[in-house]
Amino acid sequence: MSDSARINELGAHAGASVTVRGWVTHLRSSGKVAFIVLRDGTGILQTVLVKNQVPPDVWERFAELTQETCLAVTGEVKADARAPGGYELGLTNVEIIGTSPLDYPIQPKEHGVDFLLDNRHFWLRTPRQVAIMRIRNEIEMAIHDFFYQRDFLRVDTPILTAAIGERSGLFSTEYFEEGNAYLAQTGQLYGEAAAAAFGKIYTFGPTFRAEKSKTRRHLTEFWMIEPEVAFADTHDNMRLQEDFVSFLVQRVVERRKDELKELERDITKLEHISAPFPRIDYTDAVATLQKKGSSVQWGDDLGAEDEALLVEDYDRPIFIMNYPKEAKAFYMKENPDDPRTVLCNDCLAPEGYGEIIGGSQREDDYDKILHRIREEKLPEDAYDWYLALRKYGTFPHSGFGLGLERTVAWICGVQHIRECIPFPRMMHRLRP
RNA sequence: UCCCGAGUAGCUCAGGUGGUAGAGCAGGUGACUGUUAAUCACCCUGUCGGGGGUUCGAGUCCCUCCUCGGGAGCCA
Repeated sequence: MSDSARINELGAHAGASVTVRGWVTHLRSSGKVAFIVLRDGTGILQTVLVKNQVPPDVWERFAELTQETCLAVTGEVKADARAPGGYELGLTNVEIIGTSPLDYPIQPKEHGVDFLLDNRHFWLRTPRQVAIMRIRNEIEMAIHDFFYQRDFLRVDTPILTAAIGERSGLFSTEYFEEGNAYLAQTGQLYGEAAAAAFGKIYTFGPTFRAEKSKTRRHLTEFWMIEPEVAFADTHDNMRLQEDFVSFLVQRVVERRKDELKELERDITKLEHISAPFPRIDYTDAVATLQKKGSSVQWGDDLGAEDEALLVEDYDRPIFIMNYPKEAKAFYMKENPDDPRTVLCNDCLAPEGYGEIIGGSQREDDYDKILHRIREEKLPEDAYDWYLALRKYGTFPHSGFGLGLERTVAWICGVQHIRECIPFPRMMHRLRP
């Protein structure tokens, strides 16, 4: 009787007979020796079938195999330098669990992006995608660890909301007698309410933006992590951000070396990511950009090109802080040192990955935030409960939102965030 | 929404100046006792994105629509 094992555990079974279940990725034969390469989500295993060492019916089963046939194979685990992973299986039995027709779409070769996205349900089986998803999972677990260690409470905020949040596009759906409900673009406003109840909180959930964006940095559905901290000012906020981002990067570098190697990520660019991150005031950034030949004027929001010009001088993420209030959301606190600006910051990742965090100290003055809501012509009645937070025991507080897929893309060094979520939702893609 | 680029075999692509479509991979058959996206021989594969136009003749030139990619804006 053989024990069963997953491929990455086989080293512990050297010399023993083991059963492995997985799917065929490659088949090779040279007459009387055949190789079946399997994957099981933990690794790749080469198995060897020798004609005169197995019963005829087992040998003949090789001819029935196709790519992605699901198998249970049994054999002796042997260390062999010629096998990927260092171990191979000398087969004594091959059992077919599920057959696979010849027209399986993903081949061991280059494919185009559109084709791969149409076949995302199969694309996920490939080694590169497995590596990305394991790193995504590592980052998700590290996020929870980081906040748990700091005694933050995780708060789950609603996905169906009344019109509230950011200015950009909303997805709507009918909601009984209440008119339209909108898919949440942010959990922040609920996070602020929770910060007054629990002190330090974070949200971790999906958010939705009906923006007609077609770039490598945008999804219509993405996951966002939004801490909110009572009694934290904008400087506390940035310190939390740089500690947080550094923690995530170092966790992946420590625990996911194999996956980073699979992705051919240059680890030296990650190893030195640590606090503090450079802080650049918006006003200074504009001056720097003008010196570099940009046409930005004070008051403009910074474009993608401007951001790239600023990041290129640094080997770690940078903060751009205190933007003009016209360029930013209504809930950001006015800067007492320069009332044209607000106490906010973006965090830009290096190597061209751009904005991964937007954060701010929140406006805690009732009259000022009401004034801003009216200035922006936002639906005042939808914000009644949010305004009430400033009426009953208002408190200084700050928070930020980190885009999970953008962070995964940067740490993995992949070009497009569509590879950083299992089933991406984009402007023209709703399936699979 | 705007600006570029692309759409040819199941997949990845090549097809100067218009003359009736081709390569690799995949697939099929066979050979091979250590292969690594195995190798070798032979075989199969097409609504050239849709529609319209110019022409004796259009994958190729013109118009139009659709789809995809990249970027901008917006943002995380």
